[in-house]
Amino acid sequence: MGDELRDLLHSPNQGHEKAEPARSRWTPKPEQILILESIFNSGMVNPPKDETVRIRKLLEKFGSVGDANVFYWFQNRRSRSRRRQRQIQASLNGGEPPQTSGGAVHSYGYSGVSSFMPSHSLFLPPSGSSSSSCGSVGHHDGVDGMFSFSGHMSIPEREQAPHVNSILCSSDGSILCSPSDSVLQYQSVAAVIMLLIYLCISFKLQTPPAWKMASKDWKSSWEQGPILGNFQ
Amino acid sequence: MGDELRDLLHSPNQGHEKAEPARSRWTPKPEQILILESIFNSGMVNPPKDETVRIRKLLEKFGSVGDANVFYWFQNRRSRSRRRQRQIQASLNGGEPPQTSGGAVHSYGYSGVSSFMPSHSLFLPPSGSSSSSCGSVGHHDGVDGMFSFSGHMSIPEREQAPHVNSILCSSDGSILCSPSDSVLQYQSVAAVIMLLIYLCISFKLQTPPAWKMASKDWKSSWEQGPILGNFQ
DNA sequence: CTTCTATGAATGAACG
DNA sequence: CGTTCATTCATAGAAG
Repeated sequence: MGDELRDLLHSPNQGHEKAEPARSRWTPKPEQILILESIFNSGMVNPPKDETVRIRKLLEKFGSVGDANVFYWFQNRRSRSRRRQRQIQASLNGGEPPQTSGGAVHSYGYSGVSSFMPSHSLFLPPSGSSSSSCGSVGHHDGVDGMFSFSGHMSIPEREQAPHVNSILCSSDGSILCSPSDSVLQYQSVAAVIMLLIYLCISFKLQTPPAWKMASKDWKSSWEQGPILGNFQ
Repeated sequence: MGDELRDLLHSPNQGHEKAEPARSRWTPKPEQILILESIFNSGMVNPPKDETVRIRKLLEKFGSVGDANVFYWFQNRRSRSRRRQRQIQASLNGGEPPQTSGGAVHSYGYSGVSSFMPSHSLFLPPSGSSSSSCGSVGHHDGVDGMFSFSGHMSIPEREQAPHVNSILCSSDGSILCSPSDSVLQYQSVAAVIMLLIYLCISFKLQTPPAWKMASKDWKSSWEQGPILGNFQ
């Protein structure tokens, strides 16, 4: 039966265009991934329900998505981020350290500090105010040269803070981020871009967010975790 | 009760199974799912300990399982059932209409599955005597009883069997967007942008610490899963 | 086409 | 009970 449904959804309209959903699993668009990634990196690794809804609304500007998708995304992100972290730790530790010695464990502490970003939803206005007009739907093209970056980022993988501050917090660098983390700055780039986008949108500029990006390369290079650990 | 629970959770049971290499976690067999689902749908959503034991014994005819597994199963079942229901209601009432913007949405299973289940219940015999046989799925082995289908009881909520599809039914998916690839190149314009953003942010975000912590109320945020007619 | 891999979705097992 | 973590299943998309 599920097959029937699937068939129904599949067999027809498979000709052209794009608006027609080929029902299967959600496939986040690059822009959406950027947003999600940014939010995650901003410290909100586990958005509460209301935030999730808002995030979804934001994401919907770039393609259909549901709350569940957002929820799952964060769940998986947290989970995989953590797991990887652990693996790295483990391998770093050596071949096999079955030690139970004093090494207290767990608490994969995200000791990082948040960036200058208020670690909370800066994408999402406080309330369902007028800011993000969800009505805007369906224009994915337009500004074609808003940002142009070249090269690609190759971020190893490190569970650390994005450090947007590395650039922003010039003066005294009160926050963390060592100068050698230059690579990490690329992560910030994306976050910042999203911020810009958000601003454009929320300020009603309604600027059709349209950039382009290599959905291929960047993806692989974006493997890192949250920062967080903040708040209390 | 606490003792009972303790006992349940303490159950070892993880014997050997036919060609089953000791999994880390219990993976209910299709037949088992059917049984559980039936019991649940029959109205027994929260079986007391003694019932749990009986259920477990029944299930063991199809594979090793412990009381704890059964206990957890029902607990999760109740929980997820409820959540789903709330979500549906939420999206119907409060929420905003489904954004059908470009296509529908997400998945999160249970779309049109439901399966062949007798929408009713096949029960546990009054006493822990005869068991039953599920004619549908091939299994052998001496089950000396038969499921008794009985139509009655109240179905706790309005939904269908989810688990069954994992094996018996195919899953269903969601819709999603169309392909739109773009190319973005990264470069060092980042600094400029960041600066810009930073300025904007500085003004805009003087927001108070909102999201306090881990989601305390994610309540329900599943998406509407229009099983059908979900085109725009 | 088949195989592999990243990741969306599901769910068993807890935790508070 | 609601929420969260860990593991597993399933599959879209890339690689061969």
